[in-house]
Amino acid sequence: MSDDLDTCLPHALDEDKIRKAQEMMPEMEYVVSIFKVMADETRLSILWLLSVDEWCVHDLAAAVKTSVSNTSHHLRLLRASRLVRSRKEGQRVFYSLDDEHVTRLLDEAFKHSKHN
Amino acid sequence: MSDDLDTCLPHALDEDKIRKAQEMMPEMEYVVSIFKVMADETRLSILWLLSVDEWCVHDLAAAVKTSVSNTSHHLRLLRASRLVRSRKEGQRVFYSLDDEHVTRLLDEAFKHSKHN
DNA sequence: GCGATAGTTGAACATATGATCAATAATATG
DNA sequence: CATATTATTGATCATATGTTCAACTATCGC
Repeated sequence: MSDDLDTCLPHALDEDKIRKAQEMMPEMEYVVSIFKVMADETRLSILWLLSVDEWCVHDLAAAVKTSVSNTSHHLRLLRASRLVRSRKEGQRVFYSLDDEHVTRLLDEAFKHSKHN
Repeated sequence: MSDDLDTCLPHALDEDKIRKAQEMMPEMEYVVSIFKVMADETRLSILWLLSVDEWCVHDLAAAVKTSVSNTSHHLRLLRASRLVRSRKEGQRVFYSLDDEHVTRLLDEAFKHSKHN
């Protein structure tokens, strides 16, 4: 109501806007953790490959051009985030996607990339 | 054709599968950079806030509970990635989203998060 | 059981990243 | 012009992250 307040105070924070926004704001933690997992070229490549087919670690490593050890480290992270699952067959371990949502996220992201 | 090859060689890489996959594999660099930008709680909060409204740095900092300086650093990154744009009005700088795709990515990600 | 292959793990290292602080620029007000 | 407010920038620091290497486990064929 009073313009005086506006002129004598340092341009006040928009307390109302801030409070309302904070009330609406969703939990970020989980989504951040998913983005962190996807924010690496090796892991993103792995996820893309797994979105097409099932892969053993050996072939996966060759396809993304890194060592088996490094691939395994990344797969561990992906498993911990429940984005992939593994299945043992003889000496080999086969990995596949374990989250329907990931494919949608990948699609959305790469669709996005085509426009840039 | 020859099974002998299979038994005397170390289980060979599936060269065909690997080559085909590599040919199909999209450029990861850009998408990785977008995920990197979104893989931080402060920046993700900022993006979420901007997806709803336009904000000045001052209010934005209060809303995400960090310093103006830190907020500004993050906004610089977001600007460099062309995800947000700024508009100066007097002493203030107002930020808003500059990429239609980001909203879709955010939606997809938070939709995802509800199921986990 | 032995040797070879597939995969996992932990340690070590270099680099990347995010927060803070102090200094600076730009704009508005008196 | 002096002062206050808003925002940006650069330096510094602690921590997080990705890769490599060597050691280890598990499984297969002989």
